[in-house]
Amino acid sequence: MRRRTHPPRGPRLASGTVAPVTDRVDELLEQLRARGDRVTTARRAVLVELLEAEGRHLSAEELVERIGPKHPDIHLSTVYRTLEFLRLAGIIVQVRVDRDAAAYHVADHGHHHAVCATCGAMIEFPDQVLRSLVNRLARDHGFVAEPRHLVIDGRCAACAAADN
Amino acid sequence: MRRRTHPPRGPRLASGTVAPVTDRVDELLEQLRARGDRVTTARRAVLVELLEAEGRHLSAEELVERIGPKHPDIHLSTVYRTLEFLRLAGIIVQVRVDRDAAAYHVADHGHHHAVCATCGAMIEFPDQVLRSLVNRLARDHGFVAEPRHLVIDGRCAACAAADN
DNA sequence: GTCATTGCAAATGGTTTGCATTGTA
DNA sequence: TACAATGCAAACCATTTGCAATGAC
Repeated sequence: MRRRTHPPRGPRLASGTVAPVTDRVDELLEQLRARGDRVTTARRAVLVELLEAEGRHLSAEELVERIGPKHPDIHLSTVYRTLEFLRLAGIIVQVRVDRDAAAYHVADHGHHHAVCATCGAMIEFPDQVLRSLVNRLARDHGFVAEPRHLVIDGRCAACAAADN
Repeated sequence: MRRRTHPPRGPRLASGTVAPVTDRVDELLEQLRARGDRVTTARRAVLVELLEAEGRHLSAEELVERIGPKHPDIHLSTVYRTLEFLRLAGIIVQVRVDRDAAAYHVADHGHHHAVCATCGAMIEFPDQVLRSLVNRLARDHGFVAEPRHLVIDGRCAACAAADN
């Protein structure tokens, strides 16, 4: 609620690629240093993978798998601790669907998910779709909603059409 | 999605109490019989407790504790299976907050929760607060939202005031 | 009588924790 | 150097599952 930054994915380069993930990682790690937190191999590695996933959510397990080749010594429990740390630091967001393993993504752009109860499809929708809900909670209950990640269930267009 | 029933809590009696829980239980069990499903002691017991909790959500563990005195032989695993069965039947709704044990309540009145990230307070709000969100998902994505229970985080009025 | 449901015990699987060691500042 | 962060192994705990016994229709 103090963060007003809304950093774009990064400046586009001629090739159509974006500024190296490393830059963004360094930027985030700098935030940690500024807070007086330590910058470690594990923290950097986790951020690199999350950023390279480009919005795809990754679980702790998936992260160790991806980190493995580069840092075979980074343990699953460390990844869990790192994720919790980054979450508390407000740098990443945790996503829960059902009882599946929690997944994480960088907190850049607020977004939410609608999950199809029939086929499991997940569609993403932006923060602003929640605006009226947020306003109403504020008006009616004085509740200051800060939806970091919300999951709503129902049926995707295809399954709704298929009826059944 | 075929259920259009919106049974009131039960007819008010002169005393201000409502029709006995048993009536409501029988009504629900009748739904099962109609579907060709079996009515068992465990299913009745679980429904009785959920109805007697009057809206308070109960976990599987809490349910066995409450059922214990009357039916010491109803096992935790049976309660889990029963809850899953009733959920699929559309009779109860499962509620998840964080990694806590899942909790359940009868599917009577749709409602949702706003959870305070600071003090943990939960405020309840009715289905209709989600109307514009639901409409928008339908319009923009063809997604037919059927929010059975949604959890949104933020700060309750008190904690928001305390700022910090 | 038949087949779903249950009791029980054991397995699962994601996540957490205790502790000695390592690495950052 | 000092103290936070990590590796590892073991613990946790809600939930699930296999199987034989039981109960509903």
